[in-house]
Amino acid sequence: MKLSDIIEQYIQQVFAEENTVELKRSELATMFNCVPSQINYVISTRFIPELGFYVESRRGGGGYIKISRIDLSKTDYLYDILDKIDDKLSQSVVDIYLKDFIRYNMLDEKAANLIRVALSDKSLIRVDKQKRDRVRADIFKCLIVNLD
Amino acid sequence: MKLSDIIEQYIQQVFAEENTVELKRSELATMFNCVPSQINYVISTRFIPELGFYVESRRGGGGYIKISRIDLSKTDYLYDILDKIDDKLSQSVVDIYLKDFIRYNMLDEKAANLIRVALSDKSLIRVDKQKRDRVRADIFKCLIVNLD
DNA sequence: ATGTATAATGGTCAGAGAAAGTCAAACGTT
DNA sequence: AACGTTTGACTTTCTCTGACCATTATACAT
Repeated sequence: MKLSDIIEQYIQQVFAEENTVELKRSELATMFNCVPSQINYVISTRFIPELGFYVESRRGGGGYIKISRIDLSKTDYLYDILDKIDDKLSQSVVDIYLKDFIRYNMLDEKAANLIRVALSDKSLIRVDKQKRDRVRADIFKCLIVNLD
Repeated sequence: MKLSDIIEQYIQQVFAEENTVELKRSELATMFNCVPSQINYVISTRFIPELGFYVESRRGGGGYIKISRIDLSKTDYLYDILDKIDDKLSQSVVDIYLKDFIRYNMLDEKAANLIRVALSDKSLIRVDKQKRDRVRADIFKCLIVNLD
């Protein structure tokens, strides 16, 4: 498993117990034996505002990074996502969304997998490459509205 | 025996034990002492959707190629369908298939609905109209081999 | 108290690294 | 000659690193 995945897992695990995660960047970096900026990478690719996470931090002595999550109803959460996806969506971001949907029981593995497949580059192979992320976004938005 | 055949055999052998094969392209290439793109050749000529295989992959650090296979009990039926759908697929024909899938318990209503939405004209609004049935066919084929 | 240096954090971004994909040319077989 | 196979140069995507920057707290001098 990739380092980023391991770090993500660790943070998610804390989230499972607490409603907010406060961490020290340099400590985490030491813990996972990587450079501090790796932590930023993990956060910026996985704990994204599109999923309702927001991140605060403070530098200097006693600095920290705090990740919290807006507790939205399912409907609001989906609306929020609809709002934030503009008109392009990559395959890897779809994966991130789906993982989240599963975590919050909005989808089962099977359904998530169907969506993943439908939105894969494989499926969309005949759509012009420049248009693909746009079509993906369209399909995804349609699907979101129909989740229930 | 040709190299491609040997590599195919190797992958098939893993399939005999597992239901899905996850491999590292460069590792395999080293293992069989060939260039990495040879692996792509083997996959693209032998593990094709028409034969009931589905391939996903990821680039970058920790990348992989994952090949999965459709459920054997449904192979004949699905193979038939794959065969019949050649290049184009309309929304209404999708509906007919989906109804069948539900009748044969290959899908529940919820999943069928997801597929219906994903393949609707609304989702595919930005795909050129002349191309739409073709893209729909592509997506549907990918989905079919992932029913399980 | 007030201002200033220093230490302790975290942020950013470009580039290196680690895979996999593509495509056309060369090579072999039939 | 036609077809299938093998190869390698070039591309794309994702991850990881490090040098340099910005901010905050604290200690120290006045």
